[in-house]
Amino acid sequence: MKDRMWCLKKCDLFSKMTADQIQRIEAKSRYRSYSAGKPIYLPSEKADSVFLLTSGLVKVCNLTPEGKESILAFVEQGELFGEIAIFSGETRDEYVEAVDSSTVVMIPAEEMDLLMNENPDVAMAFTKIIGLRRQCIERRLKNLLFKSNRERLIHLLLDLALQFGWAAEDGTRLRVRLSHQDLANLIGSTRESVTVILGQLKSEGTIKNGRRKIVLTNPDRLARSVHRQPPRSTSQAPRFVPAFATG
Amino acid sequence: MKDRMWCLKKCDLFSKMTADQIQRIEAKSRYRSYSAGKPIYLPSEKADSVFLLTSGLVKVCNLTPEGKESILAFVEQGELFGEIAIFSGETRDEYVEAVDSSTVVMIPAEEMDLLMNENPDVAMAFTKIIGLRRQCIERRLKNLLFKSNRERLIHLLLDLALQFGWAAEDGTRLRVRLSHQDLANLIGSTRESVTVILGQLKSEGTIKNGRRKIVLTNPDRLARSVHRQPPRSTSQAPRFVPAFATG
DNA sequence: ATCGGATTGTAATCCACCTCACACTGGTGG
DNA sequence: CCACCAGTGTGAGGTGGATTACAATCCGAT
Repeated sequence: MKDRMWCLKKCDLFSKMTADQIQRIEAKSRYRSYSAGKPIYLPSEKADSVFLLTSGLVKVCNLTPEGKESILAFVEQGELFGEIAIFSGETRDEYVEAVDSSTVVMIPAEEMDLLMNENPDVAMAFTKIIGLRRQCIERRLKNLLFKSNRERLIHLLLDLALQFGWAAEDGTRLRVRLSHQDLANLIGSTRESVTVILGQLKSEGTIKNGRRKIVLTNPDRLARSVHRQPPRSTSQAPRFVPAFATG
Repeated sequence: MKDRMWCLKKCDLFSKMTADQIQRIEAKSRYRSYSAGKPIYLPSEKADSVFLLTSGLVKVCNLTPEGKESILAFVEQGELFGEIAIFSGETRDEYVEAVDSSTVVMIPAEEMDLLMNENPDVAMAFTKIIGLRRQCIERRLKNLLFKSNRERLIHLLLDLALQFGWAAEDGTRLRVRLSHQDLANLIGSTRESVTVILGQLKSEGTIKNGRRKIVLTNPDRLARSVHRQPPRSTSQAPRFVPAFATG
């Protein structure tokens, strides 16, 4: 619906903090690095930290009892994840895995809580982050219910374009490298079906795709085909550096 | 997973307020009543109020372009809805409809915002409400991806039991009256399929059902059949009355 | 360069579920 | 009390998409 929804990185949590507060957070936090494919946290771990991704890319996933992986979200540089930790006493029920090699800041939940108590702006920003994520999920839910595989995939591509779209000469290019299997895991379908549908879309001229690369050459037509507003022009990806990630 | 998830009504937003604050909110808010079936707000309306349901039952829905209604959530007495209004400038993209005749309090978004700024406890409680709802949606998402109609329906019944379950002699009884069509709208299936599956479950002895009435006679077996923790014992529904809804 | 695994392409088969069509039933309002 | 209609039950097709089974191709690592 609105591009705003995807601009989590604009809701800059840390710009609302005083220098003191940033320093304090910095002192209490721990930096960690993970190489591609490594898990950052696992289900049933205690949720006692909020994570800020300072570089790289991670995915938050869920394993069905039958062993299928459903991807709940991708998280980019500059975004938070694992936010439910501030509701003390929870345990993780999803897992997060580094897609590219990534570095994160682990912020203790108590520290975050403290901060929200003493700084209403931070509390508001935090609430907004959770709320926007919720809207994303709701949107995904309604794009899956009653929809065919084709429609689901098209919606997904448009959503990914909003979040990861990169304006190129030949169209809007996704700056994440996703396999057909990944796409299938996002829409609850199978690798083969995704392959076939992408093939159709390519022959219809709305996308170009190579190995783990996708370019939407005609996002407007794609959007119209699923009764959706054509996307606004996609912006160049701005480099985001959190206030205290300079060390 | 956790029962906590469903206890939105326990996250009592208003118990955290001072008498002054409650009075102020009360002064600025407006009461409204809606008879069953009437819309409370519609898509593309301006989202400038948060709603508190003081009595009745409402559902928040979404219409697909093809005219199918998907139900995002039911909201009970004592719960908030339309909370995204506090993110100023949004418009509704879902609609809410009274299921039973209902009365609501409309709280202006600015007022809510002000309150969050001056009272960290309220801010935290509000964040928690949004966060818990988000967890519900995420849970629903993962219960739909890759699952058969049967599994989806069983998960739904167990979820409904957690939210609306009422301990009776013959099992846990749902205190909401849902048609097969409603159930279908919740899992993205069809009325006929739901009818058939409910028939199976009845003959398997895990449920009893009459016209718009459902009793889970064997929730444990149901849960095990979809690899899910058996539900804790369901409580009697506590009557909830928000602090200032006494007028 | 070469090997091996990850990724993609394609096609045949099968089944769960949607669609359509119709009968039945109970409750609700006149 | 009766008529009407929302809600339910059931079955016969049709089909989208899962499953299964292989090739073909690309990329990265040794």
